[in-house]
Amino acid sequence: MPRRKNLTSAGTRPRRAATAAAPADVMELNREISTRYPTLSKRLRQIAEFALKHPNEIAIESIAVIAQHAGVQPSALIRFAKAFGYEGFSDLQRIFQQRLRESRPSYAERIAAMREELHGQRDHGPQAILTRFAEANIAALQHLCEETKSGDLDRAVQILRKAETIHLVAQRRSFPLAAYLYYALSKIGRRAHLIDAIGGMDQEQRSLMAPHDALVAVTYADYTPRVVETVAFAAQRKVPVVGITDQPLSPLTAQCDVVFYIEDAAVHDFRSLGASMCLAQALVVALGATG
Amino acid sequence: MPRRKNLTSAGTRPRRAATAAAPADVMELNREISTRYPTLSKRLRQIAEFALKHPNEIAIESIAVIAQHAGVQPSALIRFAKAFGYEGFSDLQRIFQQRLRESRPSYAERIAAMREELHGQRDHGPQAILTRFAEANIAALQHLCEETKSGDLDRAVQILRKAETIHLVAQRRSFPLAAYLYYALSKIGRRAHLIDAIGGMDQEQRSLMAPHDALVAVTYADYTPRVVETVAFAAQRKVPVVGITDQPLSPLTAQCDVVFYIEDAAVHDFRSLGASMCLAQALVVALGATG
DNA sequence: CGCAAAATAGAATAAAAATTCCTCTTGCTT
DNA sequence: AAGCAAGAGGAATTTTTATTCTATTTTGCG
Repeated sequence: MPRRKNLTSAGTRPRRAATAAAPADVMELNREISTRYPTLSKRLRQIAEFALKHPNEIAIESIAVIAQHAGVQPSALIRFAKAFGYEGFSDLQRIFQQRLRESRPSYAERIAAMREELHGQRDHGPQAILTRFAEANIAALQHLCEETKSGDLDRAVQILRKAETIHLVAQRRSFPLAAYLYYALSKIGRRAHLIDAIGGMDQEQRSLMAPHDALVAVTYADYTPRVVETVAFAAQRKVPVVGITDQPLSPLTAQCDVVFYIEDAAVHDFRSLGASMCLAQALVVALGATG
Repeated sequence: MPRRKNLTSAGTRPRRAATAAAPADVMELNREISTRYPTLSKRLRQIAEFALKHPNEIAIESIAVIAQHAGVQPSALIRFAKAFGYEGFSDLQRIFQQRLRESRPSYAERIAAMREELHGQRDHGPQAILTRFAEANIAALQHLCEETKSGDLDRAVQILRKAETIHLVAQRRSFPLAAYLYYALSKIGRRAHLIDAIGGMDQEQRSLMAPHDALVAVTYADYTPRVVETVAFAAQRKVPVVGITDQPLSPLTAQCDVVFYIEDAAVHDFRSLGASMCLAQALVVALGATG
């Protein structure tokens, strides 16, 4: 993307157009396009339509590819950009890229912003804390919906459906999830077995797993060894494993048949289990509905 | 983005790496990254982490900007790409762009589809169920914020702050909440005692409560007798009680010093614990922040 | 119908990008 | 501790890309 003046383009948006102020975001540009559409020339209209219809294309592809796709010349795209007050096509392209970047603030950034908010303001009252947590949980739930692949859900449900007994393992912070799953699975009439390590008997409990069963394992950083061991044990015994963890670098990734990555809300080093709970619930209900 | 051999890159994905098959999408790449993470060199790990954390950045920015942002040399990014079987960085970058192109094209469209699914109610697939639960949970969280009185929160925190030991009781569906509270309270250094009725010893467990302690009790319809009894026992012993339940007609109302009414998300007769969890978390963090 | 002004296409150009390659460092083995 | 190999850094190189410029076509108007 030549003609870019500043390398650290990330947050900056310095220049203005020669004649008029160029639209600063895609929404603004779209408005401008519709307003001026009747006055545009034939080729420019063609480009305008394409821009409205394929904003991602504009953001991602190079000018040559876009031109070919839209059936115009590269120079026409530049004329288009200049007609709307931009310095060149790259300048226009930047606002489309911005849109993509903002649309998925990668969650971690969203939470970071929230964390700053939390620290920034002096209000540490319980009410404020509750609100912050609720917001973080909502963000986490939205993220869950966006990121969870339908195929993974299907495969997980299928594994659970085939299982004679569903073993559950989770420790410490994640333990409530296993407890919930145990309750919910029992309620829909599935045989569940909670590996709770009571009396230090997790070795004995995990030895009950058989290949026609399944294991649901949950662990978040910093990955309770006992849970990881249980997963390894299951994998070795050819027991299908559905994993729930926080990120791809988790030790679960390699050894599970299906893995869900959940970025639960975290504030003050306290992770919530809202999104995890939601996923667990969805799995159980989907299992109950189909199986 | 030089070194791109075919202009019509849009839908095509022709080449494979020289040695091994390169991951064809980001999920696959993430998997590969986690598998090989331990064997990667220091700088390559640094890049791997950055890639997992900022996928948008990789898709949109140029190699120079990404390198600067990740604190590495441009050539390191290329080494990274080649290490995972790509021809060069551009080759790797394409799969990140693909992800953006596929995921984002219709955020509004997707929500609309979701709503239709929801109302059409013909779709009982796992994905639809997950979405439904997520939406229900979000609604519940919003409701929680709106309905929870600031004064109640303050009083509850105050009760917990004064308590020498915080006893916790919840059974069956609500048990995960007690388990979570136990973990969280322990983490902030408060002495917690989980009345889990293990071995049928709840009588003995509850007899440990003293007036300078506090009890947090959770129970929803249909109000597990064991929990209600424990609350009654505490009230009789002048132990302060914080109750979490579902509605004012609950047996907890009369005997608690503070009661929270939570309308958790419910679909298909399955109540979620998202809102309850959120409240629990807020209470603990507020306690940790002030006390 | 023809002239002028604007718009377009396509080659030429200059900028910037990705990649290569060589040198230096770092970590590990013997 | 010294040598060796893999890794990292950075300048040089090459490819690609955006842009500019001009010849050509189209369009609008007298």
